[in-house]
Amino acid sequence: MAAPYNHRALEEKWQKIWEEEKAFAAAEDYSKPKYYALVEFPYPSGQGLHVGHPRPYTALDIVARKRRMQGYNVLYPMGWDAFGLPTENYAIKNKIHPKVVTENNVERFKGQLRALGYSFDWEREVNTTDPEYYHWTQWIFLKLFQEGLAYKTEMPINWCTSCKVGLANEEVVNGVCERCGAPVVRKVKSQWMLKITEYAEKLLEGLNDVDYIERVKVSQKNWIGKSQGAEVDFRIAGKEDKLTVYTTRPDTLFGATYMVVSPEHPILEKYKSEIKNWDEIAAYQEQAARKSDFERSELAKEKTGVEIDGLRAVDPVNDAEIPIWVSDYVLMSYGTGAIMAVPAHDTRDWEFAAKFGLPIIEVVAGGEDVQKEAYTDVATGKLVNSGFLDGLEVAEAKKKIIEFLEERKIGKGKTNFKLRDWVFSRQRYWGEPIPIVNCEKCGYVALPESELPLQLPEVDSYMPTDNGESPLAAITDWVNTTCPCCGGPAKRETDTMPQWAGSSWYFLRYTDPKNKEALASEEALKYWLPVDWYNGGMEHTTLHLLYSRFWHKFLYDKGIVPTPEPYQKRTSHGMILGENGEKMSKSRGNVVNPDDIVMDYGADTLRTYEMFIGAFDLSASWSENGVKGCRRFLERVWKLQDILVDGDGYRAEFETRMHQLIKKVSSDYENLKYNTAIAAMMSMLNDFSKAGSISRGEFRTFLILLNPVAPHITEEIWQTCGYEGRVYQCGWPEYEEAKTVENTVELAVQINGKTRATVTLPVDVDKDTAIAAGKEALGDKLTKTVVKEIYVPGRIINIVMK
RNA sequence: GCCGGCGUGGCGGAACUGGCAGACGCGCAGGACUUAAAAUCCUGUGGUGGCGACAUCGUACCGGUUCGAUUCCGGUCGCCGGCACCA
Repeated sequence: MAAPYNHRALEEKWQKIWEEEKAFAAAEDYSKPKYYALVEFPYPSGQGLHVGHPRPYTALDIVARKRRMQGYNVLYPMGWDAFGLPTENYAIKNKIHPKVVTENNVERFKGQLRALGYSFDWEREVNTTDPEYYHWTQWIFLKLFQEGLAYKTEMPINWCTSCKVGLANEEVVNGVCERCGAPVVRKVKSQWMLKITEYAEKLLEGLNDVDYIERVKVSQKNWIGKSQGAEVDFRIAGKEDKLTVYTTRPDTLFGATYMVVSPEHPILEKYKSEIKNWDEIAAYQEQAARKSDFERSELAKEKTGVEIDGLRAVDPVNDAEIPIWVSDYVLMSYGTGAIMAVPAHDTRDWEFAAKFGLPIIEVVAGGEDVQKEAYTDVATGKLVNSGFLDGLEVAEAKKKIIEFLEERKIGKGKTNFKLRDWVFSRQRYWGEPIPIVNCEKCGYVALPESELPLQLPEVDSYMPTDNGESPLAAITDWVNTTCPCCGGPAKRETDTMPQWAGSSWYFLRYTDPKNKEALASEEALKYWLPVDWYNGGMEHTTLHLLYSRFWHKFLYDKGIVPTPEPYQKRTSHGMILGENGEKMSKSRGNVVNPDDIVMDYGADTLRTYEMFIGAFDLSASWSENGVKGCRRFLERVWKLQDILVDGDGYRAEFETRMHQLIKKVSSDYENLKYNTAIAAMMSMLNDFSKAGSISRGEFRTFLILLNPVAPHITEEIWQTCGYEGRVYQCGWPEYEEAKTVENTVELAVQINGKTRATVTLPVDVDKDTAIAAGKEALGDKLTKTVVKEIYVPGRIINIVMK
């Protein structure tokens, strides 16, 4: 009888051994085939590890361990995305330096991750708050600055009233702060911006060359928001000026019955004196400016607006004079801030026209009455009331009108993106300092590379200020400096970088984490990139993933990284919910602490359970009984030691099953199907239990297959049973395709598609024999005239009767 | 509104390329062991009818294609995710 399964002692034992043996260090031997598996590095929060963390970490740990056994040089690193608001807020509240808070949190996280037995290469650990690390974050920023992709501008930003910090568009969800839920208002501030829009097309196209799960691709596409249309110039009656609009439906130009400009449109200020109802317009402008983004989108249903009295526009194709309105349903930040309104074929224009009694002219026939509803279908319908476009399909009409506009130089084809430039400043302490000084004479000047890293100075208070300045602004002897360019007096930039900065390139640093000369050596980057498999949360699809692709593409264009895309394959895991199916939270009282599970059931059980819980990409509810079931499975594996019999190979009755198992587990591990891999091993275990014996050869393979999921228990059994070496040093088992196929197969015998009997036949039996056997099995159920006989080898026999 | 995905027992979930629906686990019921309980082991477990072999219904709903549909096609309902006065 084997000793009882004591998970605590045994797991600690093996974690220590792996560490001593440096079992999982990635080799710097660049001649071997490599595999780079990456999981999103965590933000080391004060709460410690959540049961959600182990799900992706275990999944890729399985892949990493398997690949190592298959002979790959595997890089599976871990680090800390440690800048960020919660740490700073905690520091403020408890009067502890954020650096110390971070160190403590990292220590705790690391201990928890170690206890789970991950095969991370801890030698390559990175921390975004380490000056040795953010040296290179700042260096990349300088490169962007030098290329004109980082610029400072006065602009209305999303200002979180609670965090007192500017937010990127991506961080505003339904008009409130993504992090704290407080309302977000517009505030004009001078901000550092990154020109991600310059890469919009490349970011979109790059998606064609990578293996991302569909919903990630779709989200990125939606976010980039490419649309194709045209810019068209409308004359302003009696003026030199033109009003340029952007439209995706230039084909409907003949149906434009009015124009709308956004309340912020410069044309208003310019013609102020000629607008007879200026008071009314000004009042509307003020009202629109006061609205927060939230209100502006909440009130989206009801259209408001004012007609400009004194200015009219001229439709360039039919010279019709049409009114110009001001309305906040037109945004200054997209297109040109002005639109031509075609109420017959655009829902928003239709609503507006209906409300204000503006004319609706049909120019695409094929819909219902456009006086009752806008007709927006572009796939069917022919142009009418449109002069030279009459009779054309929408697509043809588009082409033709763009040609027409371009010939007369009154418009051109144009592509637009929804993607906005990235607001890169934060008025906070706990972030990377922006390595720029502002000189009265020279303007914004980059620090020389030799002065990097520009370290965060010590401060007394990390409190953000109400006037929206970073706490750094208060440290005058840090702020006041000399200009690297002219030597004159200058001031340092006091804003810091957003949390997304450090995580935009961390996967590069892992390849060569201690390099002092460069962010990583050329050889290391060339060897390790791209990341072969990157897994992370869906919530990072439009933020982190897009930002890091942008930085990577920029670095690629600068010749710094060798691949145009950073990640070859991207998958996302589902969330782990509480037992009640709701998101885990303290207030709901359904939080499960992974430490408790490791303590009570063991790391191997937690790992097995989280992989068995359900389809990897879907959310799943926690179940304590499910955990117990997995523990029971491991206990039963443990007990196989008691029924071990001699024999290095597979016994005849198990040979096919073993080959099938190797095949299934191997492919399931690579295809996010951990649950079925484990189910297959459970099933196999049941067979051995039933048989009352398992041969040494069978057990050997079984332990190796299970090892990536439950590494501790399998190493322990391996050692106890006297197998040579360690499981992690073994080669991955091979299977023979021919041996995965049974000699005989049980076929369903159907009548008219319904199973009525089964029959066991040799796999390669010919049709006539099979049909004959099938008929015999059916016996007297075969009553009517047979009209058709179907035999699908290995599957079914179907007799069709009438 | 647009774009993606999904809908299978009491529960989590399986099912290759259209070929025996419900693998595996949980739960439940019965049994063994035990003074007893826990743990463990064995048996059963989609619904309905039947002692039974078996019959019949069944993969959200309605319809279609097919010898055969959870799988393909059309429509309806519901859920999840992304985008959203983006012209």
